[in-house]
Amino acid sequence: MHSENQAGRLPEPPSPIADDGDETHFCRTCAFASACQAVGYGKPELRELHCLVEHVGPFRGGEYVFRTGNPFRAIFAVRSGTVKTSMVDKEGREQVLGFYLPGEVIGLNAIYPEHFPCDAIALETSHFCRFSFPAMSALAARMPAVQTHLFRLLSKELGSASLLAGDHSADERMAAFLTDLGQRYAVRGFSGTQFQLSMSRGDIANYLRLAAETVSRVLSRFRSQGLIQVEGRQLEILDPAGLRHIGRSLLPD
Amino acid sequence: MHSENQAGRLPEPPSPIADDGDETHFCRTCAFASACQAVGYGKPELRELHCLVEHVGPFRGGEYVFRTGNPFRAIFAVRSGTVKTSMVDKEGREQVLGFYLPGEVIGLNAIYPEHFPCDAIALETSHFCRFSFPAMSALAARMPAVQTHLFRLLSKELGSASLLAGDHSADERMAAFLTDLGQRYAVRGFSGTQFQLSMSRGDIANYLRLAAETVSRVLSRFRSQGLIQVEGRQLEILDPAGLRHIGRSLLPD
DNA sequence: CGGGACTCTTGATCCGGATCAAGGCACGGG
DNA sequence: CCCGTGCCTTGATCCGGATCAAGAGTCCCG
Repeated sequence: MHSENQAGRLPEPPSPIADDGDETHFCRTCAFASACQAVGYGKPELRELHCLVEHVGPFRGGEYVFRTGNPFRAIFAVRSGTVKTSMVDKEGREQVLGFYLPGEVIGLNAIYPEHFPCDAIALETSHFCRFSFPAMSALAARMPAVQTHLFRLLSKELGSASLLAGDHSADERMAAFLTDLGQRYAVRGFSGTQFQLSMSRGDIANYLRLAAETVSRVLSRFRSQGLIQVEGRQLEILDPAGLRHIGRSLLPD
Repeated sequence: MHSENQAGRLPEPPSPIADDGDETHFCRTCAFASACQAVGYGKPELRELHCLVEHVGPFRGGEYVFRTGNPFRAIFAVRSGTVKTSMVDKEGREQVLGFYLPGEVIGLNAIYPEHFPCDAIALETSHFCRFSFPAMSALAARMPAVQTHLFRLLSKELGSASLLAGDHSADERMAAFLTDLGQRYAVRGFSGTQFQLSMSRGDIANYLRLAAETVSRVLSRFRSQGLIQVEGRQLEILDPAGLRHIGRSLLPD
């Protein structure tokens, strides 16, 4: 993998979105772009980080990236597509834990038990950067910047559970969810106001601890209030400030 | 700190509970006992880990261990007492994030933003081991066992958010909460069936996303069903299996 | 001693969202 | 083409737990 680069110069700092057609460039979408910046572009150490990445995919919608109980060997950065993680409890009910967009990392919660505690399911055709974890943590032991980056990724993930916290109304949850999605798209260079909801209403409902009917109703209400435009899974946020205000108690800042 | 040990031999593997009167022994309650085991008792590297610990306290009930916005410099392992962490949202409402018992670690979620995102408040007189985080991560860069341990602590914390997940009934939440507390006490060598609820009904309610009245009612019902014995904050679990069964959908295994 | 603040418990009422039910639409296969 | 199967939307009803309210016990402080 990336054999061209192992002998030559590393590419320039990548732009936000990787060109799928050119596997030889450093993956710009992957969450380790910031680790690379920390190490410093052009530094020889970057090559080591670069070389332990393996591009995997495509996974079609519905396919498992990993499953509950699989031995933990690697973490995955989403390059394209969307993933949901979910657990199935003893009663057989699914519990959606999160959605992961391009640039985000899945698998971090498997470090400790060394087996994946949840399923990761592609919601649409998706590609990933696979990072062997043993290799990664060996590298982290030699490169403080990589160690720091891993600590930060883990710590950040700890803070992101807040969307489902508290006894909040369906409106607050939904508004916060849409605002959060928009921000996460925006931070990677996508539009933060116009995007595709790649998950079903049922998945959203499950994630937000609501009934699918309630999700549908709230979206309809938001539309009739001029906050959003929805057509199936295509979403446009017409009034970001209004939406943010409704969900303010669940959002940072 | 620990100057006696810096010159002499390290103490034997400590017993589960630190003797508060003897600050010179390695703190057995603190969560890094397992890191010490990983390094290997008696190894000279252990001294380095040992020496970056600072014992702090006592904090009386109601005192802040750290506050939202404080610069992140250290993590804390609870040696004795109990701590709650909570955020205050824009509306001024408190949100309890978790309770931490002896042996558990607080502050990990501050690694990324480098400022504490929440308050940590002692619920009763408490003592802590304070680990300077810069020193700790420098050590981790040289000692893979310490790095691994930190990764595991973080990853474990990621998995522990499950008690508040899902649309579960008040009974399920409460049963799971009590069972979880019992397990966490048991794992540190305390009784897992007889212990003190060091937090108020209001704190439990806030944490479980219930009203305080509901918590009170559920506890009364559990008592009348012979599942538990409660007298104020003193709790005894009379039927661990029954309780576990009620909360099964929220509990691991 | 008494009074105020706080916590806990129990009762009565009310409401948000779950649940049940029905219908529309898009898609794929025979 | 029709039919089956998901997914989504909207309406009607119901219930668990929030909220309001009252009272008891405890502790601290004057």
